[in-house]
Amino acid sequence: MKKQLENLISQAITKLKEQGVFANDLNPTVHIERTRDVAHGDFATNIALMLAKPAKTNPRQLAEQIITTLPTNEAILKVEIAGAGFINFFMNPNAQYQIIGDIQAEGRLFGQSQIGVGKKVQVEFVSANPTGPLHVGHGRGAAYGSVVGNLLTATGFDVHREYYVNDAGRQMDILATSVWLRYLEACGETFIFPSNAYRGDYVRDIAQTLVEHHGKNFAHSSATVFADLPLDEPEGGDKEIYIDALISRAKQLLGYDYRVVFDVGLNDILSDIKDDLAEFGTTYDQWFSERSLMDDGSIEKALAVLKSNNYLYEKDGAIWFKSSELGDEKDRVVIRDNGQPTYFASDIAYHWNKLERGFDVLIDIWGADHHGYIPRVKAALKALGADETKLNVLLVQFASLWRGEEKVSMSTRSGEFVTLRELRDEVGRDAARFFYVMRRSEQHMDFDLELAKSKSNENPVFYVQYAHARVCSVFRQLTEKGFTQDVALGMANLAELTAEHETALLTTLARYPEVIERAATQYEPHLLINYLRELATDFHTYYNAHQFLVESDTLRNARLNLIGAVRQVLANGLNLLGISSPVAM
RNA sequence: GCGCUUGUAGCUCAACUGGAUAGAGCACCAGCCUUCUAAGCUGGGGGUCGCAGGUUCGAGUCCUGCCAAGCGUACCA
Repeated sequence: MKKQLENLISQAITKLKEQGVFANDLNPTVHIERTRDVAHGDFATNIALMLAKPAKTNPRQLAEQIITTLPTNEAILKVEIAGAGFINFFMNPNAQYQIIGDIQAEGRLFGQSQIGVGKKVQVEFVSANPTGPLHVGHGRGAAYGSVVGNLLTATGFDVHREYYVNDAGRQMDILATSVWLRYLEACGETFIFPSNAYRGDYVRDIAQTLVEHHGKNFAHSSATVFADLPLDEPEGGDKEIYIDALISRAKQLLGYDYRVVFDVGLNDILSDIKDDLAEFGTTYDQWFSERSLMDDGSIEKALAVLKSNNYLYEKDGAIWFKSSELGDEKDRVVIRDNGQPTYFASDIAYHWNKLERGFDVLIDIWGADHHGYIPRVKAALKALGADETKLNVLLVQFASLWRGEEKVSMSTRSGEFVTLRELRDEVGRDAARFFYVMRRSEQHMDFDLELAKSKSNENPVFYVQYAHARVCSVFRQLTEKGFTQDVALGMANLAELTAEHETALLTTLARYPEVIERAATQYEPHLLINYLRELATDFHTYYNAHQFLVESDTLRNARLNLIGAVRQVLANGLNLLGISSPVAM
């Protein structure tokens, strides 16, 4: 409907151009809006206000000209000029009933569109280091990413969801060493656990499975392990230097077995993450291994291209990338003076790999603390000769976690964190997902755990689900009370739906496809949440104002068709959010 | 210091990307269950859209400068 009106206005403008009212080179974008106030009709456009100046006339006079030139359309009841020069459209009520037929015909597909057909989109999200279970901070990215993926799928895009597994690098070495030290404790050794190692209980669990499968094969005396090491931080040393020394010691003492310990830790945690996300309703098409980029030479290849494009140089024994020439604030190291590639080097190779796979759009969903990283990744793609504009980085804020009045410090290393799994156990998957996606992603979020847990019944997700359950209940009551349903009879008598609440519902239902399109193209799932809350409000209001199961066969069936459509749209929307649509509550 | 993000009701957040009288939910006050689920509905109070300029028919939205908060500013990931 919106698009039809845009077309009509465009036609009118073309005619006015022919009549010489506008210059021919004027190509305004016609913008049709739904009105906020019913007194302003159903739709409005500000086109006359926009064009008054270039046409050298006043807006109201121009609006008049546009209206008289407008092609006739039976869906339009009347057109008015209002305010400074708005053109308001009042639609024919009969045209509004059409939406119920559309919803019935399209069912679960209602609201989907084809705007993305033929475009391959890759969405990479969460990608947390497999050094521990996911915590509540990762939950927002998981919920947001999966809903963005669902929305893009619904609008016709070919969506590929991916998790980048950081299965290489220093953090994983710290984990492997932590596991090994807990393993040594389980073997009876005693020592002070390093301050910078991973202290969570899950590390002990992994060490225990190591004992069960490998006995004391990897055991060494603590005297050997800790011989001639620098001091840890509590003793006045540097915790980073200390842990690095321990990592070297582990590799030296374990030899080839180090890889075994490493992989047991990695696989244990990764499979836990996979289960956790699957239970959260977040699935992936691919788990992409960082280590594979090292093994297959992708990093060397990427660096070789950067070098041949003259973007690398050597300084202080390290290899640097001239990112400052391409919009970054300073140059970045890609190969450390110890010969090891940096995390950034594998990320260059990874993003290049993504583009080589032929995606038209790359969406990276990152925690906002990584924002400083954007310019250097884009610089790298540019330097590789790739199209860096295909990369869209969406930042998800996670400001602060509160437990009542107290701020909770979140650190995977210290083991003091609330896991995503704990959150799901407390508030449930539906409420957790709804809560995470409720706000704009860039918005800082105060996540009060006490509130989310203790007041879960006040969570707005129940309000929306309740509307769905109520419709289902009405249909159950239908047969219990001896009424019959006749869909065709209802369709033939939709004109009986003249109450204010009913026309309001029809308008809201008609907005659904617009909301999906907008939420998808803007990557703003919260728009869908807001919409569903409005639809639920319209329904609850209607429910309280009118009886659906009335004696009149025509009116009853018309109303049943209307609320059936409401149920369908609620279910479709909740489904995109990965939230269930209960038939009873 | 510099960069990114944010600042809207007591609290948590919206506002169709520059439109008409800035809206919801909590919280507070007053009402509604012999009728389809009261996890609901109706009504009420509550605002200098951080501050000051600017752009124009029109600004919460755009530009500039301040103020405040979070994050970043590694040969960590």
